[in-house]
Amino acid sequence: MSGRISIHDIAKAADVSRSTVSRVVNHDVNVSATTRARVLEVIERLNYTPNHAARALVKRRSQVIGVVMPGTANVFFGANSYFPMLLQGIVEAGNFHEQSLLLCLGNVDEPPEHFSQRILRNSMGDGFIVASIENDGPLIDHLVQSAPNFVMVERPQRYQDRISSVTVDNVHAAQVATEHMISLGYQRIAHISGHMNIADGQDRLAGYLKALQLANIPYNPDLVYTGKFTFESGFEAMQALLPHQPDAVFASCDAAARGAIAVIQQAGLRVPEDIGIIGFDDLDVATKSAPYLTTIHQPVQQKGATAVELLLDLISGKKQSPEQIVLPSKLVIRDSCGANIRKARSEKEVQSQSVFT
Amino acid sequence: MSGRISIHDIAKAADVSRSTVSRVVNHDVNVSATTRARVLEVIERLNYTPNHAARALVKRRSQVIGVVMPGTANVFFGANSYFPMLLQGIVEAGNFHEQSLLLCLGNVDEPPEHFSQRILRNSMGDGFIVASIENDGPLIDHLVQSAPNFVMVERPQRYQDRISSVTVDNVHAAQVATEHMISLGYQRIAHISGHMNIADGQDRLAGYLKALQLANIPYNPDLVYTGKFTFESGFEAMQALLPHQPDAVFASCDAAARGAIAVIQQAGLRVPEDIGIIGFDDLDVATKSAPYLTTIHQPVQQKGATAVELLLDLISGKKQSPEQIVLPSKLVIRDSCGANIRKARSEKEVQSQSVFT
DNA sequence: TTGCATTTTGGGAACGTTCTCAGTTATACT
DNA sequence: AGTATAACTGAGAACGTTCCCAAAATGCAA
Repeated sequence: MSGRISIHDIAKAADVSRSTVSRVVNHDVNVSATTRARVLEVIERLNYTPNHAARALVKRRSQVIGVVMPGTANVFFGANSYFPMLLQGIVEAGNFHEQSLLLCLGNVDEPPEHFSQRILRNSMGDGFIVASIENDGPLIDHLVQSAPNFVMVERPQRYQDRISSVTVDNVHAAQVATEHMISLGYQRIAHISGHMNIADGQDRLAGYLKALQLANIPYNPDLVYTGKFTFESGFEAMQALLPHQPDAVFASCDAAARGAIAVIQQAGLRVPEDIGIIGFDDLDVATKSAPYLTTIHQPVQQKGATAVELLLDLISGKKQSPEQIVLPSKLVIRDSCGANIRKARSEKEVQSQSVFT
Repeated sequence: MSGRISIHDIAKAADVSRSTVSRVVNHDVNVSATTRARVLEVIERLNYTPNHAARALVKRRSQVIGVVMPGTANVFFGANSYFPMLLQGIVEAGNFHEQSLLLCLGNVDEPPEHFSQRILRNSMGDGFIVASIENDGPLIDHLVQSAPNFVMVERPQRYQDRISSVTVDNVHAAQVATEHMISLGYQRIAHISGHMNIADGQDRLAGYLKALQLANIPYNPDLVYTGKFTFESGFEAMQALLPHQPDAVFASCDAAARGAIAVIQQAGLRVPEDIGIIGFDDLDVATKSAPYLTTIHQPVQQKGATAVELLLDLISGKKQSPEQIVLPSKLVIRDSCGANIRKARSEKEVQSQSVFT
């Protein structure tokens, strides 16, 4: 692409100066209608597109943002539709703002150190969106240290207020989920957690614990299984939890909830009659098979889009300092929690608090 | 990124010329060991990274390749793990060759015309990998017309030999799959096809038909259902096919095969005892649940990697004209076809022919 | 030491834009 | 008609590299 034909050729063919062609291309108002038409005609005829590198060089802005996912494509996109949805949010906002997206994924077995070096050495791009990260990895240190513009789509655990982020209030949402189960009369509520080195996982566990504490329900370690945000992990978790006879399960994502349901049903038990289930995310999997999942809806696509907007504001200097944006989530009551059969409690949506800092 | 510090600053600080710094950065041999060390030290100390735009401008090469997926992220990555694996192949090869990947995805409800305009107007990038495409869409016309370097990871239906591509021999592979079922004694072999406007879908149907013809089995339209390469589509398809009492099904992808199996089992029938199943792809889903799928293995990741290599050869001019590469596939016999219970036929892998043009 | 070949270094131009500023032409008002 | 103002246009420098070519330094043999 970038045919060999340049702004000079257009200028010559249209009998104007480079400056005028540049003005036309950049929609500058100060060019007469006739000239504009002539230039436009030549551009069309010669099929001219501006050279991106030259433009980026002089403007010191590449209109490219990097989307960093420290891991492989199959891991990020294979497990559930969280990352595809997040990416789609980023894509749409990126397209809207005429930004190109540089996809930064890892090789199989690439050491984290090597990955983050590689990302940072790549000088193209005006900033990064970091789409998930193990908080003890080196990437975050390198990012903070070399200080490019970047936004995390997850709560950073360190450097808190020095890092821009877009998240949902996981702690509160998990608390709402757990309290919902408590209010339905469940006594032995288990939790299938996510990764413990990812903030989302930690925070959802914290919310679960907080709800128990407020309800004076003693914490039972046997009812908490550390999982991985996948169907398989939910499956394994439920196999381990079943002997401890939970009467309800709060899963840290919908995929894990489905895994748990598979085990429960294979054991000849019913959801929600024998065991109530509540998930997290409200992605397609929540309503793709029966029973439909009661879950926490989080605005995944909007998270991606908001991250792009924030990053662009940071890049343009419209925002000078890091900002943490927390988007609202909400409880969506469907079939898997047993609300309809346990109580005559009608559908109710509880808005999670929204904090813009 | 791309801190404000440039090659000039390095040159001054190391008391050499720009040229020398450039030589060091680009690993030119003609620089003395002492000078090199001094320059390297300064580069390290000032944390210099070369400006990508400037380099791209003078070298007329951006080291960026676009990965074009005309559709949304959730569609491409949500249905099955084909595209994640393909992408991973592209990523690994891209990383190896120090290429950055520009992800070109569509907006929701974006008209194809608009999408292809958008892709082509983006002058950055030295070439494209087109990862799937409805062959009657405008993108392919626009690509052929404006003639950037590009490689399709699918057989183009038009402009055949003018387009570079990396594919597997779908017709032959589908024929092998169908013949395998025939050889096991199945009489009423159904086919759940993929999209009919995608070459992979067409070709697999063609292979199925060819096998029937060679075996003198009359074609029964009731046994062919036009599907969509998804679990849900396989599910729907099998619901429609079941009344016509097939004794075997060749599904155009593993996900669809799983969908079909779900219907069969819900109907109280067994796989492979009552209905034999053979899939296509051999992705993770083939062996993630029982029965393990007999399927055609295609080297998805390698397809992506090969496409990158081919594209790079095209960009560098090492290859002057379009090239069509066909990678080998092979039949992998597991449990779902019933080979083990129907005949004492031992495991056998049939290599599909490999054609390098 | 000189001369010659070789290694190492530096300077200028070029890549294709944008941007500032000055200059030119058109328009409007007296 | 003359002038002040506005609208439009063009020239030159700059962005940060690479690359070619010439110049300087070094090594080696005589």
